Amino acid sequence: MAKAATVEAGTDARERILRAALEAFSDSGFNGATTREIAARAGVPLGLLGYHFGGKPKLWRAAVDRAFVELRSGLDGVLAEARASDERGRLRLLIRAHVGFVARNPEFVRLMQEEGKRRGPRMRWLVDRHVKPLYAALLPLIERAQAAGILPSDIAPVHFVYILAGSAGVLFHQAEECRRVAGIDVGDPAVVETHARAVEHVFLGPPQEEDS
Amino acid sequence: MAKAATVEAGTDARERILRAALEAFSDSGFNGATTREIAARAGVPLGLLGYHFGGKPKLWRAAVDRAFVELRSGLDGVLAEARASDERGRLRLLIRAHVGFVARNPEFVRLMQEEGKRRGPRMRWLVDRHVKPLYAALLPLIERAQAAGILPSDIAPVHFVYILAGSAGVLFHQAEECRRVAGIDVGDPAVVETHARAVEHVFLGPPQEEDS
DNA sequence: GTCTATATTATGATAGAC
DNA sequence: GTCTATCATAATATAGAC
Repeated sequence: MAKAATVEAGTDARERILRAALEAFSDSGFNGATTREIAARAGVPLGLLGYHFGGKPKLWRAAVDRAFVELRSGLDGVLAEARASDERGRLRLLIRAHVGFVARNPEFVRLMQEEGKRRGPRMRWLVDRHVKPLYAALLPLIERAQAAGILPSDIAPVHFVYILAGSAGVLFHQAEECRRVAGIDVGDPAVVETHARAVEHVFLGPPQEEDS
Repeated sequence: MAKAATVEAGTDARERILRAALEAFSDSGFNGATTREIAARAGVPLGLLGYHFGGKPKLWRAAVDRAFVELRSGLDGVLAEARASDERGRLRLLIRAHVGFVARNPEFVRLMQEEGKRRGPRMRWLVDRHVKPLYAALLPLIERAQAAGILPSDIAPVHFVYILAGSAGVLFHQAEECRRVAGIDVGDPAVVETHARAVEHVFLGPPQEEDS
């Protein structure tokens, strides 16, 4: 038997480093996270980071690439499923899928918000490689919802993309603040479900008879 | 004449340091921002930071206190003005005021999101000193909108607080990403106005006859 | 109150043993 | 591929001149 039949074994050092790096970078940003902390979280010596990734910026890019794999596969599933629905159902599916994703992956939201706020090489790399394709996949959904009269047509779609991202993401991004200020645990599946309903309500209004 | 009739002269070193600190901390987070960079932006030598504020954490708290002064005075104005409206008008006023504030003060949003995502002494200080009172002032507005049937009553108000914060804030938080991905400048007053209308639409539905 | 100079620690990177 | 030891740099904080 060859040494590895699967690329994503998940227990070797390289994988552990990538996971630890995603956590650290999303917690503290690129500058705030230290390579020592990442190595400690991954349970490997500091030197291994240089061996496997060749430097902090390359490690950051590898961690981001890894984070986008799940997002894109999930989104492609939603877009495929959405073909069977009407415009209203499509938007519902997108909202529920997005709230679910950010609830399961708050580190992803934190990393995106961390890098999207500042000009620089990491932001350019992230936008050109990952955000633009994502945005291009989302636009038709918004535009068709506008054409169907669900969203106003005189407002550029980009506003609704950011409103959706913010509505769904900030609660989970600010999980710790929310726990302290309002006493709720956003990791609780019931809270996730309620948040999905709340976001649905603001985008689609009160549930209608036809809604499942 | 005494040396200063006003506490907030705005041109002395202390004030410049506070402004530079707010920018640096919101750009890069507490760890990412360096005292050297803050001193350089303020045009003062590094040693002055220690003299005036006695350390990085105290400088951070002073900068945050300063940032909240404008927010609270603005909010108090909105709450006073809102007494003259019906529930729908109150929510409209709150939405427009909030979108306007975050558009003018993206550093404020960045700082809040930076510190709200992580447990720690700064988060605790920020929540107990500033966020809890703000949240307490906002809650009655949400609850009255629920009682009036504008928002659903079976969803905890905290969800709508975070949906409002996210809807309004993320576009301006992610200003640079948005410019690169969609080519729009969120500093443009027309874009701010459009975003306010978009957030209004998702919260209140299509404009009604009585809306100004 | 302002500024220079420096002590101390933390960080990213890497050489070299195993 | 893994780990230890170390170097060079950059950070916070502070002592002390003006």
